[in-house]
Amino acid sequence: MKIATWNVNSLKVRLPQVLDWLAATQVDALCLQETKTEDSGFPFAALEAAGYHAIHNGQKTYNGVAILARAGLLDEARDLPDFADPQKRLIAASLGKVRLVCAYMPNGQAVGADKYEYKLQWLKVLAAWLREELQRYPQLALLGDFNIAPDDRDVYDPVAWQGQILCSEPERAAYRALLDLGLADAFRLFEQPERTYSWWDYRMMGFRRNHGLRIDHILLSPALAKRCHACSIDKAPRRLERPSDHAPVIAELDD
DNA sequence: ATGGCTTGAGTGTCAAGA
Repeated sequence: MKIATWNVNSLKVRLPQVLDWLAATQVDALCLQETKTEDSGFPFAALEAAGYHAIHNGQKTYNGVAILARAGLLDEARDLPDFADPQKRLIAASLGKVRLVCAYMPNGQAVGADKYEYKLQWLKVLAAWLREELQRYPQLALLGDFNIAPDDRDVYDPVAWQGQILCSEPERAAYRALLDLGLADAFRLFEQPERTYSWWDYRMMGFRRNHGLRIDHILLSPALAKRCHACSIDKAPRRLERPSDHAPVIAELDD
């Protein structure tokens, strides 16, 4: 079973790339972030024709998350409970016994900004909610754009980024709080090439210079981590014309 | 130099991303 996550930075623009990628990789489930559309603009028909069911929690212009899967998605949930928030950043559903949680975590803008406080609050509420979800769904995967580079090796220039947004200690502590729930970073379960990232700035030839950050992650509960035999970041879509600034992350689980 | 691209909104130019 292959599960994946990809921040597409507008599904309207990236749909052809998503369809090509699904055909090439044949993943069983793909979590999308930044669809940037309401449900009325979501390409359900094109995805069905490609063999994928979809659920979507969308909004106009910003955010928007979806889960695509080859089999039916059951027990759908949207948004964080007990957290009044108009921003559409979370959707979850079950694929068989595997619980998929797709999240687009806030960017935070800058350390100390209002959006930064919102980010930390969002992460705190997420962790509290996940604690309960893990009881209910022992085989749980949290996939998405975390907007956090967990470690200096996930940053192309750790000195320049030290203490900055996406790398600050409170953000990294919030990430570690997710690990403290028992979740494991699928990517770090395996030996990986150095300087592997999942996002590169559009500006200043970020991708060509590999000026990137690893901020997109797949976290697995103990029961799923045991089943995981590979995890990688697929840089191929980032090389295409008009790419998303993020690359997809894939984890492979024993059936 | 807080820039540099890209997107969506909407038709001039700005917010937001990371």
